[in-house]
Formats: sequence, C-alpha cells, structure tokens
Amino acid sequence: MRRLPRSFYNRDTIVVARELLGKYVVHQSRGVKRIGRIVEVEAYLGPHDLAAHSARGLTDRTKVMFGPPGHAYVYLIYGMYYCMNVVTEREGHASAVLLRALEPVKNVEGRTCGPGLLCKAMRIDKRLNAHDLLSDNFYIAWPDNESVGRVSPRAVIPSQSAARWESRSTGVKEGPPEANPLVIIERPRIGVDYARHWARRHLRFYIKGCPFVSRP
DNA sequence: CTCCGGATTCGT
DNA sequence: CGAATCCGGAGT
Repeated sequence: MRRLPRSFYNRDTIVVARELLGKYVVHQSRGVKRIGRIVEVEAYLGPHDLAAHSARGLTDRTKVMFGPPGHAYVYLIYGMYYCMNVVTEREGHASAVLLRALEPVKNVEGRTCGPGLLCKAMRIDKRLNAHDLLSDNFYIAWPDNESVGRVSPRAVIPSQSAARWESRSTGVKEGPPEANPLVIIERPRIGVDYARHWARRHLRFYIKGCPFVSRP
C-alpha cells in the first residue's frame, strides 16, 4: 500500500480530516500487520481552538502537536484508553486530526468504533507517540487502487465484515454505500463541551451510513 | 507537592 | 449516571 506523503498532512486541517476518510491505518508490530479503514475523524485547529490540547500551550504532552506534520500524537485518556491523532499543517501550527473510528480490514480483533477502542484493537499506545507516519511499521495509506485511480477500494481490500453492509440493506443487494463516492457527514465534535463556542463547530466528519461510526 | 478533571467506555 | 484509573497541567 502506498503511504501518504508528508505533503498530504502539511495542509489545511479540515481538508486533511475529510480526506483521511477512506484511508487505511497500518500498524505492524511483532510480525502482525493490522489494518483499519478510517471512517470517522475530528479536526483540532490549533492553539486558538479551545477544544484542542494545544490551546494550553507548548507543554511536554502537546509538543508533538507543535511539531512537524505527519507524526502521530498519542495520549492517555481517563487513565485507561489511548487516543491517536495525526499532526497536520506546518511545524508550530499545533493542529491535528483525531481518529475516532475504523472499519476493521485485517488482523483487527475487537471493536474499533471510538477513539479508545480503535487504539486498543490496533495495539496503538504511548510508545507510538511522536512516531513518524512515513515509517515502515506505522503509517496511513491510500487504498492500492485509488493511487492507480480505478475500481472501488473494496475490490482490492475486502473488509472483514463486508457482510454487515449487506445485512443492513433492506432492498436490492447493492455494495456498501462507500463503494459509491463518499458522502461526508459534518457534526459537532464529541466530548468537548468545555470548549464553549468551539464545541458548536462542525469539525467531526464521518462516512454517511457507515455502521462502524462511534455515534451516528 | 497536592489536586482536579479529562478529545472514553462500560455497567447499573 | 457513576466508576474505572492514570497522568498532565495548574496552583501552593
């Protein structure tokens, strides 16, 4: 699979967030390559965004957000779950995209709907904080064919749970809605009510109709 | 050093 | 709705 280049991440955070939908998170550890398809994300726009961790300034935890794009920002939440972000925009901008849900694709055990659960299932923890996503063992990639520009991603990488799409379709047997051009739903971010007016902005993006989204 | 609470999830 | 469970960040 073709990794996303640094230039992909070094762009407007909202653009990166939307374009991450449908891409593949790949994490290889101890010889096992786990793959999940990104179906839900949230954009955190920098220190002026009161919901972003970088709004507290440059600290030991947030220094990764202030670093160069294309790196993973992984942190512990509530003492028991990890959350994974992708750092975006130029160094010092301190913005990132939170991965909130994946569709299991390969070697993924357990649920992947929710930022804590997806990290657990993908075996992502603090050891991967600040990890370069242009590495060999941990990266985000295009579907094999999208780089070639032809068929549906589904034709190349069959999902572990493609059957669940069919079970949901009541009428004619058609492929998953995602086989068609992605329809992106925009909603307020989850769990950031402390951020006042920033909590109202529609900075959460997910694939319409996807059963793996944390909160439809 | 102490204290508060969190970009969550699960069980009651 | 509250517990679980650790640590970052702010204040003393």
